[in-house]
Amino acid sequence: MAKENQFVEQIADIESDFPQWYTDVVLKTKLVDYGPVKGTMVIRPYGYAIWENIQKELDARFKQQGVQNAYFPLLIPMSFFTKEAEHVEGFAPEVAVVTHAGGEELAEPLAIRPTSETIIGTMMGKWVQSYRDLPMKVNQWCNVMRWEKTTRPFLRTSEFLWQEGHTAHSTAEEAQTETLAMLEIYKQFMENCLAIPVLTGRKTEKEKFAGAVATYTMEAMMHDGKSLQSGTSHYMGQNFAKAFEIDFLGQEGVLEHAYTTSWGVSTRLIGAVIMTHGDARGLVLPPVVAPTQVVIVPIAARKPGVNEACEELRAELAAAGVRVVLDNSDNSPGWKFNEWEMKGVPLRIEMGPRDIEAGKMLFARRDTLEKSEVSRENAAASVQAILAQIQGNMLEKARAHRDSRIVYADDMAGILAGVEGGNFVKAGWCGCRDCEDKIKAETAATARVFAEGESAEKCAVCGKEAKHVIIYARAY
RNA sequence: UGAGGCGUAGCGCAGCUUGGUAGCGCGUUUGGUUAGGGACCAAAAGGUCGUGGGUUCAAGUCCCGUCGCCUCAACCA
Repeated sequence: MAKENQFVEQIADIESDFPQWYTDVVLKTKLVDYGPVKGTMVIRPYGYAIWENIQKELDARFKQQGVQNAYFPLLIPMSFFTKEAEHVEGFAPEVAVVTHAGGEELAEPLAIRPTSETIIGTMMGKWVQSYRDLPMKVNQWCNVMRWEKTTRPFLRTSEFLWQEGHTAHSTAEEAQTETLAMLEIYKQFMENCLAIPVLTGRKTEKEKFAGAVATYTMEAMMHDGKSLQSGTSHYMGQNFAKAFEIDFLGQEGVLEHAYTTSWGVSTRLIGAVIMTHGDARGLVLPPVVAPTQVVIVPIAARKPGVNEACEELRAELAAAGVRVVLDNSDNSPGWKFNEWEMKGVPLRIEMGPRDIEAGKMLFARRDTLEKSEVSRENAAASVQAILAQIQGNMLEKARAHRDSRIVYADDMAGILAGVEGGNFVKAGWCGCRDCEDKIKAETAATARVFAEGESAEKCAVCGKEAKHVIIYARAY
């Protein structure tokens, strides 16, 4: 009990004070630190390593889809933004602008990119001439800046890292197919790599990207039942092609506007991992993206043979491709257990004189906190098997948590009660903007995504005939 | 941007009401004993009290400004 109390002092209670728990965990596990400028974050090595693993997994999938990486400039002439009316309206309030350089005021102010549709559209306009140039698919890994009012590490920062893919196609059908294909790639990545189940589908007009014809989203449920928009894929139709003159000569010799898409996920995904899987002890990281998959804690390390046996095990696992650390520090074993659990390492192996004598090792799983004795032989195979089990179990657990918190409502009171209880609420919607606004005003919940293929009799707000079913939730 | 809270040692905090020698716990350093769930003993180091100005013989404490962080609300990946 005394031990538990000591632990509780370190991070806030996850059930009663989730926001503070989040802040405590990201700082104490050294994922992140605050930058000196408001809303900026320093992504520390432990956090950046997660991002690198995310990048590695996604980048391979993009390339399979025929997307090539490129890099476009950070600075974009302000005039570019005014070319697409909805786009500038949506982004103008949060753009940071460079007005001075070289000791002089610039003739034209330069926007620090909040997103790159305008510059990439401009360049594609230059590069695309013929239907033979299409489809054109580029992606960039970069930073963007959006001057948000309130910020939180990973979830919402002034500057963040992301990838933005941009494609141009000769037909609407092909561009729409691409939009949905990327959404599906994201979904598979979320579930298989981050162990986060997501609901995918279209956003309402009110919630869609500024300048898009249609926005598709992945919504994930966090520990407290709130939703996190984890990634989006937009179908732009010809909106940006018209604004930036992405025109091509078709097979029939007629000049046409291309159809474009864009899609992105950001360092917010790290926040999603933290808030989906975390527990009272801190982080729980999915093995696929965990910077350290296995930590070996020696017991009675000064007894002869212990350190040697642990180092031998470490080398054996490392050689098999496992990301493994041997904690040789002077801290007591109990201290190490708690520390590495807070840091979310999926598997801990304890090895002491007793185990060495018996030819065994002790596995302690982070996801279930269960311990088991395992034969020292074929250690790498045992470790890989249990890591795969942990990965699968984490997804199942997150899915069960989410599914237990999806409820139905047929009126405003039901929606309010549902979201206050930390649920996703499915309800009918007539399709009008007024009803959508009312729900937001009265319940602080927003329409997260259309529930495809479901039907309801009446709109939960006005009682008229329902045209759609919407998933409402409070969101980060 | 609206409401509330907070800035004092690396971290967590007390001290402010009623101005008068800068404190506590954890951590750190050194030496020793330990080790299967945050070990123990002994000694030591560590501070422009966020920052600028004002009041005063005297400011961590009172007054004004300013910067930053956290929470809630409105905007977004």
